[in-house]
Amino acid sequence: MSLSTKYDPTSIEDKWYKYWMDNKFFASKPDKNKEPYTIVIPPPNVTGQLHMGHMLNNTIQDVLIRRARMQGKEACWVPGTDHASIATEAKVVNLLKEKGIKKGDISREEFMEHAWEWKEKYGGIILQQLKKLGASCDWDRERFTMEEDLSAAVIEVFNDLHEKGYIYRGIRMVNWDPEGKTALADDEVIFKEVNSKLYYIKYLIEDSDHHLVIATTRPETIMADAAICINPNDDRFKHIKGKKAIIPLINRSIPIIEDDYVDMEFGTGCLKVTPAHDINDYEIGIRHNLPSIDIINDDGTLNDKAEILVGDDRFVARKKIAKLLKEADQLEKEEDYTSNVGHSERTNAVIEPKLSMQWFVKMEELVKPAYENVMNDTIQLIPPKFKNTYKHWMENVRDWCISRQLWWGQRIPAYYLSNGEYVVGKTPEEALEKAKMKLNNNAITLADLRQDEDVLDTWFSSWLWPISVFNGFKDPENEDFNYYYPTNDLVTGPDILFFWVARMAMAGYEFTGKKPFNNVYLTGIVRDTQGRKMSKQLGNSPDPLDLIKTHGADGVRSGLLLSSAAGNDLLFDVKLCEQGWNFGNKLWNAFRLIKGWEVKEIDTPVVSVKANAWFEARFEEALLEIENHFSKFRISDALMTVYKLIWDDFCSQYLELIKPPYGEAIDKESYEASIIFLEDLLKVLHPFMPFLTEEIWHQIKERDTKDALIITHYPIHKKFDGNLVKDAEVAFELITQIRNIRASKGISPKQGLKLFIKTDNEAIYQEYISFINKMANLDELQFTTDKIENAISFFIKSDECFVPMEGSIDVEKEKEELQKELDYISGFLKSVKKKLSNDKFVNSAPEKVVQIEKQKKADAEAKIKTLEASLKSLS
RNA sequence: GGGGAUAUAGCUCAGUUGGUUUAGAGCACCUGCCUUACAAGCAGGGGGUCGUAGGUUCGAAUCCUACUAUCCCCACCA
Repeated sequence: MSLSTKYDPTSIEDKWYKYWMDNKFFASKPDKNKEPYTIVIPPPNVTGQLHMGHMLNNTIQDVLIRRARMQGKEACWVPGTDHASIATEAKVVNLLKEKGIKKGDISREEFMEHAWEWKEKYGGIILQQLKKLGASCDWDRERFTMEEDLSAAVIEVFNDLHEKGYIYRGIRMVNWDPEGKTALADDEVIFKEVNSKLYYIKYLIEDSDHHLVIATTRPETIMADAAICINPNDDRFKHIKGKKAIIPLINRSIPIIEDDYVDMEFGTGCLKVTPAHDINDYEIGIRHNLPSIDIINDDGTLNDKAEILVGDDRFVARKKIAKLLKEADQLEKEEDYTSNVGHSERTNAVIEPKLSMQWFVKMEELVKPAYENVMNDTIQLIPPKFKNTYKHWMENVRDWCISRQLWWGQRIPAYYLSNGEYVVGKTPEEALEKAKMKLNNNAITLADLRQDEDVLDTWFSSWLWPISVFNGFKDPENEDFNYYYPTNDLVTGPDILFFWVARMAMAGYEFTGKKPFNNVYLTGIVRDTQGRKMSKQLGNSPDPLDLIKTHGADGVRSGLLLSSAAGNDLLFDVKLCEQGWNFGNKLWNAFRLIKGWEVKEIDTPVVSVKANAWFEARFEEALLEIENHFSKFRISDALMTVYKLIWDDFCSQYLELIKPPYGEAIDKESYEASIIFLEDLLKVLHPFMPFLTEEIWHQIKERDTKDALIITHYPIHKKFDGNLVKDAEVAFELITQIRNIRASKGISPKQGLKLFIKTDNEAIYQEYISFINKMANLDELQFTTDKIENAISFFIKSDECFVPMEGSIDVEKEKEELQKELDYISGFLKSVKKKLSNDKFVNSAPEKVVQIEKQKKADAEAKIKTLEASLKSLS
């Protein structure tokens, strides 16, 4: 059989994914004899296209789930998508616009039909893309946050919280889009730098000739002023405290109040307070019990409460007011000013802060267990630095505004009655019963109830995700829920630590009495090589599917993992994917080498016997290291350990050691050992590079359909001889030194060399003499008690080694190198001596540390002695 | 403005409760090799005093303080 020297991922990846799917290797069902291992996917938005963040995040999840599966756990990774109210509604509105349909012209029902149609058509794209990455989700368990059962859970939770008194209605300032005539979520508001003017307006102080000057960017709102505010510590305004001021043009009297909010440095140090049209002013208004005078209509024109300029648009009014003030000599000056102004993402209209009635969840009680159990590590955040961030947020949590003025989402199950009161029910029918009781009127019908127009915040469904995907609300006693919940690990970005993770913790404790997950692994944010966040606008995000096409899913997966420590942002470089591919190719070629060997039942060479024993121990050592990395969620380090194990230990050392001379056959024992080692390596690599490893697994030999690497048992750690590995290090170092001599002296690897070692510990070299002979191509290795003349020398620890040179050696160059080493070791000795001559050190440092220093001193002195002798013999 | 971090080799990062050489890895770089698995490879090599300034300590990359720079989250300037 001839195999290509270049590994081609495209030809095998689809094949193996199909094979895994066809054999249902991803599927999971409760099995009492096995330990469950569960991950729920952070559901991507149905509007989403796979981006680098998803790639990273899902690669990590897949590594964890594949490893757990191979460890014999009942691994279950639940996939799904999020309905994403705002983003999806915007997409649908745009699509309709292209068709010439305005949202305002169709009914809610019609809109929802279009929206569902859109969801059915595009909503699954992102999950299809995940399959290309190799994600081994249990696709039979796919859920959607707005599907029937999950929506029912949302409604049930709303009812439950309402009954507990955690849900209330309240006034809140929303971002109003006067053009779209709708409220916008914060993330739909785009702040832009705008050139505007700062108007300095004179307000007369009541019963005096003096006036105050107030700087504002919005003179058209003076008619809505409820107070003038100064900083209580501002001595400049001592004389007007407690007095009143007169609003120009309309001559209404307002109080002068004091509040810390006012920045004495800004403008004139006086602030006009307009509670109805500014969020900060609104809060000041609450603190000081001020009225909210709303002078702006939904369409941005002034209403009759403004008294003047009624009907004018706010921007027209701004200009007119400025003119009127100037004419009345109440405008001191105008200044050019740039400020950040919020614009609607959809219509680009300038946002008008507007008061409106919204639904809230009281957070005080919900937060408690979610807070405590993260602080005491019952739920572990990885890396732990996020505990600080979490703590701060939880301690300052504000009530959660859960209503959104949208159509796409779960409609709030509150129903208004004719008298203005409302009832909450799981169904309209249930609401009707409550309404009848409330009104004490059995005659009313469903037609008398008017359901709230708003839908719930998307997070109000996603916070239930770990529970609702297992139908924990529908049937808390069901087998799946009992078996899989609480889930094990959650992998997500730190940007949604509060929006999502914290709220899931709250929901978990509130509705199940249990935590929703044990560990939360917070990945970093994927940035470009210049450290910029990847974004559509910058166009600096590579298309993940293109990357997979060019570098293979395995290459991209390992590329991402190689660059990411948990919680640290990672600067993504395509080169890492190349490195990932290179690594795959290296393994592929190692496999080709083994596969190509002719095997004979001949005696196993001494070097191979030793090499087999050595690699077995080395593998165990690395496996231990890998386990350790995994236990700390150091995925990147775990992969690097596998990488070095395969590339350095297996390929560069082991295979070179057992490789038969050109044209000769390999002994059966070593061949079989190499196959076993290769299989073990495939197992530990599989979670990272599933496709290539599965391919090689099946090429090693004919296998039964059910004998798939994906479900093969992960190696279990065995005891091993650590000295075997440690002593071999000495041999490998010696080999490197001899190769170094060859390189620096231009001696061909084919030319045999002699080596003399001056040592007290012959055994350690004797042990690995076969390694040294083969890898360094020695003709002869001898031990000596004397210096060897006309030789190049080097040190292994404090043992001096000599390689005799034919002809004369460059004495000056040798001297130079010896001197260099002598200088270094002398400097080192000096620092050690300094430590040891310090009584305080000797007295207060632990005995062990002092012993180590003494040993260092002895070694250094011995080495200096031989170095000096060598120098002397050269001169 | 409030909060949270980070700063170690050209780049990306390790360095686990302060003490095993005068700090490690991967990549990049330099030199030599088309050596019979792999030139997307092999062998060898150079490179940092750990952001700056103080402090604690017998001992600091590691702990403390200040400063500087960068990043993230939240709130957004009349």
